[in-house]
Amino acid sequence: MKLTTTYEPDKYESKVYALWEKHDAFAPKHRGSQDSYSIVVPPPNANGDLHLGHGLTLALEDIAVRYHRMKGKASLLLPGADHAGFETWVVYEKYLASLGKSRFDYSREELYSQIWDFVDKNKTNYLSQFRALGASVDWGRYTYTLDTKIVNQAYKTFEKMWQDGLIYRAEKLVSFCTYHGTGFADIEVTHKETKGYLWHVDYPLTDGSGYITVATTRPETLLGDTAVAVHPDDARYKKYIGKTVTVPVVNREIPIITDEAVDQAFGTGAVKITPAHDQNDFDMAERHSLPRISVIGHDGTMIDPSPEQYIGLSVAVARDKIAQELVDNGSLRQREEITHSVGHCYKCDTIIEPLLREQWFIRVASLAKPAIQALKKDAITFYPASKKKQLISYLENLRDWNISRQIAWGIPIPAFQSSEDPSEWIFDTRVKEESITKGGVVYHRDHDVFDTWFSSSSWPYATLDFPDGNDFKNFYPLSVMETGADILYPWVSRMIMLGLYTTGEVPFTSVYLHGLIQDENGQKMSKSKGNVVNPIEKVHEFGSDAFRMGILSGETAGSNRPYTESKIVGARNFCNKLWNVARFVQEHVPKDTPQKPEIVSAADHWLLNKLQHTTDAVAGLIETYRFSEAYNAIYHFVRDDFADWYIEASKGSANPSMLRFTLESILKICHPFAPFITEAIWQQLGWSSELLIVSAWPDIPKAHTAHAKDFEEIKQIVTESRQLILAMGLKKPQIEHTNDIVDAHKESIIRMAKLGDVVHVKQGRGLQFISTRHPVWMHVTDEEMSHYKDTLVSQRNEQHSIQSRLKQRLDNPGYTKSAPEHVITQTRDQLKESEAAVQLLEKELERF
RNA sequence: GGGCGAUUAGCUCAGCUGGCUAGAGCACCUCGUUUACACCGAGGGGGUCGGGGGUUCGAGUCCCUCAUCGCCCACCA
Repeated sequence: MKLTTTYEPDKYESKVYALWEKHDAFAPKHRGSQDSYSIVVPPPNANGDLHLGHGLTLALEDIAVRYHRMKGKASLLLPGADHAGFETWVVYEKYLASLGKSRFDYSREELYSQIWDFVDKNKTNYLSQFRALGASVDWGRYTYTLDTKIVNQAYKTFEKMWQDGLIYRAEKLVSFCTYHGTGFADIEVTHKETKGYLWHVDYPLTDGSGYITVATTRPETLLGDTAVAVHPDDARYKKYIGKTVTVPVVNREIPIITDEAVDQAFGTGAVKITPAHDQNDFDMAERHSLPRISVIGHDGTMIDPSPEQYIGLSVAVARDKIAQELVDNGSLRQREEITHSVGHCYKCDTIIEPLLREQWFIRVASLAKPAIQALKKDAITFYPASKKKQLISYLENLRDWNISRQIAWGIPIPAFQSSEDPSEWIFDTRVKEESITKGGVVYHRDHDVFDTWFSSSSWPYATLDFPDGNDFKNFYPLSVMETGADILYPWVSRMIMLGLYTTGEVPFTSVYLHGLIQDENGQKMSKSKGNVVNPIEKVHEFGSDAFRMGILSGETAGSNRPYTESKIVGARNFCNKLWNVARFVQEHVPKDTPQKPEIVSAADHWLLNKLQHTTDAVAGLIETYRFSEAYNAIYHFVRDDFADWYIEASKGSANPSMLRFTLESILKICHPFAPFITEAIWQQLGWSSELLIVSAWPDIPKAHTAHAKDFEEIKQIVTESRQLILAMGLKKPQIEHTNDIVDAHKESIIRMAKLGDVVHVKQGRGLQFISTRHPVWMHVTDEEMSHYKDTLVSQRNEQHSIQSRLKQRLDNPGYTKSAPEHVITQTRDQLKESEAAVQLLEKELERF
């Protein structure tokens, strides 16, 4: 079948994907190599649409997997989707609000099953989006984060930790969003610079000998104060140590204590201590065995031990009212404006309240230790390398991980509390039951669910059926974990810790982190800014292949980068170039053309040389995850070497076997990047019965470098001819030469340079070329040449300066003594070339 | 406060272990409708590689320092 003039992606993409699926081409199979290669896709939110970041992720992962598949390895790209606990919960709450309902209208069980259905309906979007992006994922292994095997793995991990004493339940401060009604891990809190006031409040000494002034940004929390702290060395307050003060408003007597943590320079140097509502105060209270008094509730209003008139008021209102009361009773000394950083909910921007809550915590230090060791031993290669160091220092400073979440959407925590002794908890997986009986005692289930990251941190091995599955044996540890740099801490760090804890091995041997894709102005994309680019729209507009290559072009591991549509346009144009190259080749390759290339001309040698170089470079670059550079190498080979030179040179006399072999090789090395168009061309050509996707990575026969160099000379002659023609405004001029190799390429040179003729002579006339070793002349009149004098002069001057630089270098004894031989040789050659050029130029100039 | 990274052509970025007469894409200028392709081809202009200092025969590349920008972590009573 004959190819059309332009490539129309939507005519081929879905058919090609269906063809792959029909042949089960995505399933990992050994094809010549005993090795395997494995990636699990970081599961996107099952409820949402894919964004540009997913598009980039899938492109990069798919390129790596397609390449290794062609290298003959059993290669797996495992797809999945995330229930995305809190994320989906937020979406669903909004949906409920649109119906005029709220989470308080339903039980947790009802909510769970509603959300299950809600997600199920939207899940199909993302399946088709994976296909549109060309991801060669093995659909048979598709895993959802709420699949039984994933849930069971979370239970097993929890149980093992429980038995190993790594899980504990404690009343600690939890970062709590009072709007969403759930706690977070420290890492999920967004800190923002916020304007506020620093209030200076007098706390009278109980013995009546005066007062001590404390500074606070949160006067309302004084209702829960249990001490005032000063630095032990602070001379101003030495005399007060051991005394007590009375808390204004509530008139509670509290001690004045000393602690190194107090900063003498900040505020008044005296701090009120509210252990139930501030992490530092909590820590200090631990050290000094101070009581904790909670005065703020989970809904963000003041609660019981607060004086009656405050109960039920929001924190903000209570703050104003306390401030007024302090003014009224004369204890407010001053109020200064300050900017300080305040934790906010990353979804709803509500100020995070540190609240006392009994929750499940993981002792992280003992998990972090082996992870740190593994990282220090380089068990995992990081792209970019700098992330390793960052991760180590993060792991060295971890606080215990709060894994309880007070939302309905997630995996229920398999823990039950004794109805007889509230301090007694047991592990049990009968989470569908509200309460269970064991040994005659009734136990009630914890209503909380796991932090999503807890279960998703088992993703690398849980998806592979740890511990007994074949997949686990064949594909673990994963070859690479490719994901966003923003989830290095919340996800990658925990996968490493849990992987080592559960399997005894690192979960992956490399980590590739891509940066954020910003909008074209370098701003973060967000729905509220309205600057979000939908990858699927771009796929429809430019084609999936163009999207993949455009989105990865210019990509460097770890760094953020603006979205550049012109790169997708460029990639679309490149696809069209591929298409038309194939059209040309198809026309010039008869049916009986041998598959093996017959290497005849200098151009053949030259092209094979380039092809081999490119193929090796692309392989090496993909193996080291330098995708953008690999794409560049292909791009320039196809456009510059093959299309602009070899095909142009072929127009006189084509070598069908070379055209065929080169096109096939190009389709292969392009395939990981542009899977649809390459497979579409491959199928249209019909030269092979196998699919391109499972064909072998090309093996390029050796060419002779000397012959290849001959073609370089031809290129020089053509290029210089074009330059002279343009510079002097010539029409179909004639060139003269003395060389047989030039004769052999006569027709090509005439066509490519648009010459009148190429004549073999004994001694040429006109202007001699300077860029080629062969004597070649442009046959021009002195009149025509006179327009060119200025150029000749500037060329000569330039050569002079090059020469003096090279001479200086060679005259330097330090250089000739220390520089490696090949560098010196190179310099000598450059000097010789330059000298020859100057000689020619001087000769030409003599005529004027 | 600690850490990491960036600063190279108008724009977006390559340049890995020092050898560069500093590259690419886009944009720009000139020329060209040659039947694979105008989603094209040919030719060209444009950079003292953020400033300063150092190491070296040689520095965009290594070291120090300053400046600007970005990100992350901690603290901010």
